[in-house]
Amino acid sequence: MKKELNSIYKKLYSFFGPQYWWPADEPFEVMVGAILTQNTNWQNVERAIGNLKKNKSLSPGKMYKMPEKKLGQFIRPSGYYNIKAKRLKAFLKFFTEECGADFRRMAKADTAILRRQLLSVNGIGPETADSMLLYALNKPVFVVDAYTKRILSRHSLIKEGFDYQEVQNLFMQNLKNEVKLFNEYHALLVKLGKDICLKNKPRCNLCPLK
DNA sequence: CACCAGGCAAGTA
DNA sequence: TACTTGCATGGT
Repeated sequence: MKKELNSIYKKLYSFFGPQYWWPADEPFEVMVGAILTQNTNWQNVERAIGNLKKNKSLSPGKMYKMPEKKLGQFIRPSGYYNIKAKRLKAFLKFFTEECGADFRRMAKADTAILRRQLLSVNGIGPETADSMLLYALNKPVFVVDAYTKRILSRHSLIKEGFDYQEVQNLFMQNLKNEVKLFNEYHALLVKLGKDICLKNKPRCNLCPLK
């Protein structure tokens, strides 16, 4: 498995090149984006974040104090805006009250403990937590998403039905635990999923993994 | 018109 | 534990 996973990475990297993730100006924006992108096209997330920026509201202080209703209107284009406003509020409460609204202080915590704390926030599941850890805080944690599972299962490296932890363990036990590698690898899998390995098209003739 | 998008929580059996 | 459903906008 070690060989397969490293080989896939090499093929993806040479085919697509570096992806320069996460597309954001600062760690706080990454964390907000991680919640907004749940089951949602990134283009719509950009609109939502654009609204917050345009109104100078993309800051922990502003978003912590802002009424949930108003926050919901700003992030409307990202979809599920009522539930996402609630989730952002829950995260802002944690970030403000437990981390002093300071990502540097947040990053000092032990990764495993911080991950459990994030998972205990309503609206933050494994992918959202790991995206924050890897892309905002530079922790060596592998992010698994729907594309990752689909691609691995299409190539018979896992069975369908593997859960998040099983897939994450597969990567973390067989790859060098390195931020740069995990960053590019996940981004490349998303790129492959978006461009080629489409949901209702099991055949992907252009697949660079073959 | 149908289907999809960088999930998660809550409800049910 | 293992399924099912609601959440919602905007693009193809």
